[in-house]
Amino acid sequence: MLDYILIGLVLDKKQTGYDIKKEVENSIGNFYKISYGRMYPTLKALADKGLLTMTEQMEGKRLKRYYMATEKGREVFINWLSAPIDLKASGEAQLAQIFFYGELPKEVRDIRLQEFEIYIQQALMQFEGIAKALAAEEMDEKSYYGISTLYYGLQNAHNILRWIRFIKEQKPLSEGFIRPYNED
Amino acid sequence: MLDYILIGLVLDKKQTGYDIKKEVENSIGNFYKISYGRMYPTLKALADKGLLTMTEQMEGKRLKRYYMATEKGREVFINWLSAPIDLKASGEAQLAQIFFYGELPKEVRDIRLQEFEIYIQQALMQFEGIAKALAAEEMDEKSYYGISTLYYGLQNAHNILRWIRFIKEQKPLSEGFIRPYNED
DNA sequence: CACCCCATGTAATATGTTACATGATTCT
DNA sequence: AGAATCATGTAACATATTACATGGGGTG
Repeated sequence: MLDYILIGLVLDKKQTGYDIKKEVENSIGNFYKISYGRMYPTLKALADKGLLTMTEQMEGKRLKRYYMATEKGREVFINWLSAPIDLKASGEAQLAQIFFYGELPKEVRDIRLQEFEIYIQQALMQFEGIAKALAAEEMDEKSYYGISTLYYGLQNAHNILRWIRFIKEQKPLSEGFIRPYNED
Repeated sequence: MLDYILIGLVLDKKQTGYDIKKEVENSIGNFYKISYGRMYPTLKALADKGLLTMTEQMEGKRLKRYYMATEKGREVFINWLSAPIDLKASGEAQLAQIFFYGELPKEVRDIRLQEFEIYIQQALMQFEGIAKALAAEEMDEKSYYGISTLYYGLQNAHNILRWIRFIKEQKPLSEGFIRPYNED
């Protein structure tokens, strides 16, 4: 997965490892973390495989290595991105994929988002079934917190479903989502 | 982390690896996955360290190994659970910890949940700042999805904040959370 | 001139998945 | 009788973190 994310971040602009890490931190970083220890070797490996180009440049006395996707790299990336979202992956990995959906042709994107919506709907119904069953039972203090995480999951599924329906239509994000802090 | 989760699941009852995996799947499994490949060796290692007891039992022709926490194991577990929630960890890891909060004395629990609430509040405000800044800019189709994940993060922070405030008070879960499917 | 950010990376460690291997028991 | 589930685990692979190591450049 890191491979694809790295390629995705240098599709149209060459960047150094350091640049990439910075970009990750204030964009996809909310649900995908990157460490130098893995990023640098991976960038090198991707260049060796011919998926990225690497150009070295001295700036002052400082060596910078710029990476950018090759045609082959772009192909591999789009191939990965076009595949159905891995429904068994963590929610964070799924979001990391959707992060790049702007690169996908609308036809493919619509299909994938539709599939994903259906999957979330099913997950939500399962949560609701479990929650209803649990609501009937009595609960001691010890099990309260364990069960509360299930309710979090239920709410979260609602949340994702609302979100996915929203972005399927490409509705203006600032209208549907931003809410003043006071409300909560 | 797996160490602690395994101990936490055999605090009061002896269970086999298979039992544990089952229990994980329909409780904490929503945000913490477990695989046999790591669970069995880890259980053995924990028994070697004296944190779990292991008792073998033949049931018919089938050998079962039951694991249960020792006093030392319980101590190590509670120690871990009492520590502040790792604010740099993934949301899933954080939830996995709160899952066990019923085992914590109320005083410690209240402090940890309070710390966590403040942290989420801050994260939420950051999200809102970024979202407001972005709302002003114009956006092309390519960047729409990347930015949409940020709005998901914003909504999610709202969601967690509501949840954490709710469970801090130990309000009845079925009242605050369950909603009929149709609403969405 | 001290401190923080820029910039590259390696080595040791850790964590975890997937496929494979084996066999018993229960359900249909 | 065959399939699903119970039950244990190993080996190969994959993924990722943390600490360490090095040094340039800009700001207070």
